[in-house]
Amino acid sequence: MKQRSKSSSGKNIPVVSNDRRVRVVQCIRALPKGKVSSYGALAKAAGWPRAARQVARILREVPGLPWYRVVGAGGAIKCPGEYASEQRFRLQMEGVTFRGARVDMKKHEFHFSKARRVR
DNA sequence: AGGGTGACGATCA
DNA sequence: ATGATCGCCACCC
Repeated sequence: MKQRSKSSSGKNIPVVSNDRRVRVVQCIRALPKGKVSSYGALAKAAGWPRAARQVARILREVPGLPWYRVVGAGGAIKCPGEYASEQRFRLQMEGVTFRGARVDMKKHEFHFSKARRVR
């Protein structure tokens, strides 16, 4: 369900719709096992550039998402405290390798296709 | 309306 | 590599 923007007069700014959120969620769910993406790249792929922080928020509040497959730019783990180790563990369980403290993006970064995945 | 807050990101010392 | 700063943006008082 999309939230209707207030069309009071002819011209109205498109209020922050849930469409963006939905797309972000879909992108997150599209991440294959063993692959990861960064908050920023994900936001961009979802057609919502510069929304890295919003992606993080969504990751926190929407249950059931493979949240651990989303890392910071360059493969850095950005989760606070205990979640950090859990994330690393889960990723390693999927075969994701690390280079020091960060994910080896060279091998595991997922590249979203520009084409619209209709499904 | 206004200010504080991030599971961010890029840049610079 | 590490920490400080600044730009961004939706939320929550």
